[in-house]
Amino acid sequence: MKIYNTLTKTKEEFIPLEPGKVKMYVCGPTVYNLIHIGNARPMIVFDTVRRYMEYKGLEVNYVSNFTDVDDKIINKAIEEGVSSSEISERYIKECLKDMEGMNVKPATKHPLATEEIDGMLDMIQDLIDKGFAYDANGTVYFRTKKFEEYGKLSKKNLEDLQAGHREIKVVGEESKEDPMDFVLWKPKKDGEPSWSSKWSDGRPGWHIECSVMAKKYLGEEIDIHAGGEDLVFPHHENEIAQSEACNGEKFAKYWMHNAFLNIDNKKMSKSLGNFFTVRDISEKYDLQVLRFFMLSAHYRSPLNFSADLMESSKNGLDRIVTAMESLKEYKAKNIEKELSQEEKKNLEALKSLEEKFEKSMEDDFNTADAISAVFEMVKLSNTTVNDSSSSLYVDEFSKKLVTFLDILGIKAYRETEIIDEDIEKLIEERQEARKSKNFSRADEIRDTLLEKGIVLEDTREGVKWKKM
RNA sequence: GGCGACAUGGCCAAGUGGUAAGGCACGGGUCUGCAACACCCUCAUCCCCGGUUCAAAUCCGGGUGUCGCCUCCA
Repeated sequence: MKIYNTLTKTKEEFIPLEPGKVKMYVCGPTVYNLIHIGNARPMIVFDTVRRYMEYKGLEVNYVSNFTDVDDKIINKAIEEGVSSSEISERYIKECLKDMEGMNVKPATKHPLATEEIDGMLDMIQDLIDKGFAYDANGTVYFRTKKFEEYGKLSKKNLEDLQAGHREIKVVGEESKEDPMDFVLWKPKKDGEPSWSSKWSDGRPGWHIECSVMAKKYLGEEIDIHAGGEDLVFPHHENEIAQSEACNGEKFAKYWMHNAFLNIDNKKMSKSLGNFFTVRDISEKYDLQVLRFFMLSAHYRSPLNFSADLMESSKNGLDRIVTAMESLKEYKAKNIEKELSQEEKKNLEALKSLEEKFEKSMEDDFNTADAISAVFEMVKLSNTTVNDSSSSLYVDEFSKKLVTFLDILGIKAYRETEIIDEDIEKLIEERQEARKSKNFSRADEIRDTLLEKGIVLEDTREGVKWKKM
């Protein structure tokens, strides 16, 4: 299994620190609003990484935090006149709901920043003791220059950063020893949530959270640390500085970063008005479609989002699900007999598609390629499985497809919904009408059902229906 | 100003030295009362210029273009 490591900028063979086990930390969202589709990309991508590893028999300890103390949360709370915790609790709940829709497995542990303050105080103190941090009137800063390897992840050096055009110094931070130093602890302002510490009543900086939570739930050295590419600098760079300075050990062995999701080739932003929440999408599509769409490109390539592309993904996914549904029907026929010569030959072909799937996933989780293998399996199934196929043959296809779709986190069946009696009656009436060649009545009924979002298909096995 | 990524058919997207996967859409056909579904067929020489090589979309150099990071951000 190969993973592209941002740290070395190469694909490396994945070797877990402890054989058979994976310690993985994925930076989670700040919960100040419904998550947007950009947040959804790392969730889907790294959930797929986890699923594949589990399929390969690895035990994955998957930790993903919720940042529940932050300026944005505080602002939102002020705006609504409620407490910060009310905001964060609300959006954590909503986020979990969206994750379920996208079929993202809950992490082994979802730590909350506000519940880990003690650990942060300890780490900050430790950094001060070791000379990597200093207290300046209640604000504690990390002494960036002291950590010699600073910049090793983002391939930046302090000179370049300071020589840059941008003004790094921010008003009110004159007490810093160096403009590149970053905050570990800051004093509270009026009305902000705070915790007492020996430096000031205040709250932690953003970066320290992840260092602490990763350490507590996974250990000082972890296998994989993942997140969006925008987190490389400064967030992950700072995490490395904190953790390695404090622990004296290498922090994460592999750093994985997903590329951004764009809207019409532009970065999604509220000001451009091209901002979609996962909830928005769920109103129009099953979130499985969103998941399928996200996996249709490699996670390290920028992905463009548009209504047309969602339609296209919906159609593609539909084809897969339709094939699964018909396999289910053939399976029900349960024809007990030996595999025919031809079936054996086709199963060989299936086997090589299985290999193609795995080979793609082994190569830095190339889901786009893996999906192409799934489509080829679908084609093979559609063209060779029929009424007289042996159940052994049908089972093999169905088992394999379910397995691979599960790795991708795609549910391989259509939600069966209870059809109400009126509709059933209409379908029967239409069948009668067709029999007596009263096609205009038949079409009328079909149109009526279509208006209700029900599509009819006349197959040799009888009438099938599905929701749009 | 510094650092970096990308450029493949109408759209999306794999492929990174051996002669272009897959999906969607379009068109033609089989099936069907019609439609839908399913199936079959058709559809590209890989941004431009130069170089290396028996051989390049794939490596090197130079252009052009798009995007990202350097600031809260998935």
